[in-house]
Amino acid sequence: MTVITRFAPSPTGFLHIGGARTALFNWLYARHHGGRFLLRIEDTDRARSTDDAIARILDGLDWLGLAWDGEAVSQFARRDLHEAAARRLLDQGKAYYCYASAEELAEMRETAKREGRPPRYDGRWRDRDPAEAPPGVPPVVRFKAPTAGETAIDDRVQGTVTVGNAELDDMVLLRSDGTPTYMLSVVIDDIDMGITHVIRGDDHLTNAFRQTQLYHALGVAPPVFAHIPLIHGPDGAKLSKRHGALGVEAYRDMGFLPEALRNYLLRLGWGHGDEEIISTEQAIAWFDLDAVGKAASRFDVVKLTNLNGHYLRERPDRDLVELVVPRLEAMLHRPVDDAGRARLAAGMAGLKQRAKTLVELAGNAAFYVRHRPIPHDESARKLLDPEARARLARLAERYAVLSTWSEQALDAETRAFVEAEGLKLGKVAQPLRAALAGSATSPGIFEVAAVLGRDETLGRIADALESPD
RNA sequence: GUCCCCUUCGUCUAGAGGCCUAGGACACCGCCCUCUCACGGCGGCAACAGGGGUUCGAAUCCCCUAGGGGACGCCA
Repeated sequence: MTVITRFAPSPTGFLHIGGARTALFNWLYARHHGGRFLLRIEDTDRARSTDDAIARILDGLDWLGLAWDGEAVSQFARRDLHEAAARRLLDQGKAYYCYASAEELAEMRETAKREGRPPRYDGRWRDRDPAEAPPGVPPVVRFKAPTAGETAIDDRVQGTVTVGNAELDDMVLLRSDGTPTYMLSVVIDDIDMGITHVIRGDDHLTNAFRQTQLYHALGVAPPVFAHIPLIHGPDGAKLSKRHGALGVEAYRDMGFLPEALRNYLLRLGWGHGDEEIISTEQAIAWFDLDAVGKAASRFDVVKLTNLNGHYLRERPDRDLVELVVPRLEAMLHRPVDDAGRARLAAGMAGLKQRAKTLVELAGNAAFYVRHRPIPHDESARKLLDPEARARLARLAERYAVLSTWSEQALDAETRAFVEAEGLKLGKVAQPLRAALAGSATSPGIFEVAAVLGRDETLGRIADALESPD
């Protein structure tokens, strides 16, 4: 049997981090088994679904590298099929019209709550003669759910979970305007799309009971369910917009790499021994539902950041230049010229091991593309005291006549200089750094000087000499 | 309130009755490397929620308690 999974977001916002992980698990499971990973947009709530949200979700999946098979399915477009299924259930006596008003429903919930019972629809139209229907009231169609016994689901993550049928009420299949509800649509779509494994957040666990009953009524075997635990915020509660529930594009903007986010999300709730750095190929080979934990986990951006630093260092310098140029241009409000690009390429190896995000990388790289005179920050100004400037002036004289301009040559020349002056290397290297990079930290200073070239290096030193700031 | 689920270092996790003096990773703290900052290396701090069983033996099995989470829509 071919494994077919699906990711079924509702397009009411961005692709948030929990949805991203659900998509990742579905994608991995399908890839692991050589199956198919489908995408279905659950846009049956017309009031809340937007095209913009659909675009953002597709973008997010695309950025994360989670390609789906075939065309994305619109659930709304399939509404006639859903309605037809409800009609069949009606014909078979497995569903019925209910005329209860919103007020009646609210009252039911109120009294049930007061009496310590779960807030449920009481089934008042379940066996009532439709002839008694109040005139002019459009009915909803409800599922005639079993009232006795229990329903069990055999969940690949949660194990066997059982609930008494008395706990579940008769869910609405068709709204009073005739449109199908989510509960009906998912089941019909999952059947029609041949979904074999439903992997989703465990906030859907109770839905699985109702859906299982529907499958039985439809005479179809339910798919394998796997309800994965939710991701919590730092406070231990379900991620919400209030804290950290950002769209994946927000993480992209913060300078995270998709492979880092994928690795991080994979390790959230799933493990493979002591493995921490897991390539996508390994993930596909190793991923299994049985290793998914049952407890919710907290989203830790610090660990994500660490992982991102790792993947940043693994990226080829070329990639990083392309990723960082647009950020630099936005930051400096100026295009990065060819000379700047060349310096970025030459200096990237030294730059990338000092950054954990692309934002940080851009910040650290800015001095390479700035035009003279470059700004000096507080720490740089402090380093450039009168004595240091005097030393730099003498150093510049030697640099001006250096025969070979390379990192090694600069290193040797500078060490010879400090020895002649009876100084420690730091006494010269730090002011030099201040002059060349405009701050107290940078990649190795001889590397920086080599990348900058003789003219730019001497120019920046001269700038630092004439104006201390 | 009702139902369901969960509980190992601060966080993510390893752990399927003896391999556990509970391992790894992030974070944090030292030291080393060193022109700064990083990277890297070495070391340290730090957990089986509590209580009862079962067993020769329990982080692992059972029960209770406590705490946490999720679900209870003509939303998905």
